[in-house]
Amino acid sequence: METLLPKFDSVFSIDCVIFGFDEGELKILLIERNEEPFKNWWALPGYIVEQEESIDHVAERILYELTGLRDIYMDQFYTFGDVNRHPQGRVITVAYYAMIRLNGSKELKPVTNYASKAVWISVNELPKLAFDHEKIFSRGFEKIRNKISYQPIAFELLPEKFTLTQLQQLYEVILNKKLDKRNFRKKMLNYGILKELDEKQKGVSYRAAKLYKFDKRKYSRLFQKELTFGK
Amino acid sequence: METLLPKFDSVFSIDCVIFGFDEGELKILLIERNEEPFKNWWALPGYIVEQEESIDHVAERILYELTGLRDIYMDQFYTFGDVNRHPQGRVITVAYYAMIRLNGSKELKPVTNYASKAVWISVNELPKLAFDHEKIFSRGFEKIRNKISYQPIAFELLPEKFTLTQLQQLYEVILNKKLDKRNFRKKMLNYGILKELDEKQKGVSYRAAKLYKFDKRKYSRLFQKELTFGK
DNA sequence: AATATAGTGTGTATTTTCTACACTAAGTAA
DNA sequence: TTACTTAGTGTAGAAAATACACACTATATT
Repeated sequence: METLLPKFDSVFSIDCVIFGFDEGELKILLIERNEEPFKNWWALPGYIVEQEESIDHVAERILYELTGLRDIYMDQFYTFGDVNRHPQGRVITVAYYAMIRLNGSKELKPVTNYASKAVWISVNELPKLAFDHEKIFSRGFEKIRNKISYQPIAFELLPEKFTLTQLQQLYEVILNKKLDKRNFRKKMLNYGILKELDEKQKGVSYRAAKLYKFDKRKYSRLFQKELTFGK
Repeated sequence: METLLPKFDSVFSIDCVIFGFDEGELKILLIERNEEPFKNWWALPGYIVEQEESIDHVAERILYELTGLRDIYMDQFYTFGDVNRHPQGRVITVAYYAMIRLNGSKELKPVTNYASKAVWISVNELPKLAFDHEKIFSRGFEKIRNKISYQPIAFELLPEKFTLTQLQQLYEVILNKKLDKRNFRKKMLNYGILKELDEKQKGVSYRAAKLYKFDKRKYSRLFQKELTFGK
């Protein structure tokens, strides 16, 4: 397609804040940059948008290249467009967050040319990041913190079968506060989006907890109720 | 600044969904395009992002050029990046919504070169729009509909002094449902973000209503409370 | 076999918020 | 003065949110 539009030396990129929950900690995926600028710095995984690729697709590709996973819960959350955010030119970046189930298996495959490694790092122990990536991370974290309060996105981070205690711990780390066990359970079970299984936790040295599954059908019904104003 | 980044024939633009409330109707500002493509079509006001201008600044400029207003409530809400959304090339657009006080005075000054006119049109009577602007509008409308339910942004659309009935009507058009007068008043007054004035409405042919003002100090306190999860 | 340990699982009373609902008061116009 | 139109108000019942404490169960240790 020939373009009639003005040509700028401008570039779009996508950056991803990829959340995972593991051993009671909320983590994000960071890469170590392989290229200038900020060579050897930690950064959010990101990529330049190719001419013929939709931005959602780029985000999915970044995720796939690093983790081998597809069909992940992702959402665009903000676009950062300050003039000087990239030292080498004008780069506007569209930021996405993603949530993935670590399930114990957290090998990463940085089959990308711009990263020398990729690791999971707890959100409480983040190093300095390249570009304005700290700002991007904060905004993404804030976003999921808000979202979790009115939409059940937490399940995306848990294994398929989980205990209520695990679910509560996840809420606690995201919201950064202690919750009351009884109230939490009552509330969650009342939403009616959990299916109680006949199975129990295994391999623990104490009373095993019941396992639950997330019920997708009921979930979408709840989703619609979101944000009402009464009569 | 010399760039080392790849050069693409890609362009960023900004599009704005500008809301106004007038005579009990929610309206948005549309322009009639002066240029190909979609010449003579209605469209959301928008602009190409210049090389040395931040995206927020472009949005403010669009608003200023059309309305002569500055310091308007604006917020970025989504970035549209499908490959084929612009027939002449790759254009990624960052969409903003804005809310302005019409205050009766709604003259528009399309001092832009890309628009032959600019008008306020009720959201219920929108014509077909250029590009994917209908999609952008819907998403923006949805956004403010959600936001109004947990953040008092409605005041941005009302004159400085307003009656509770006006406020309620605004909620009703945005939420698209009737609300109960007593419950609405109780709730609003309980938030404690309204200041009752000694003045009354003027020029009405029936009992004049009390005027209220929005209390910014208390507002920011409420803002912080937003989204809690109890203990 | 007894015991220590660690986390599971449950109920109730109180407070707060939400909802439904209808009439009187005040001002203007004729 | 009367008719009209909108402003303004209260209460009872239902539902949701909160605060709070103890007994149970599975395992590991001695």
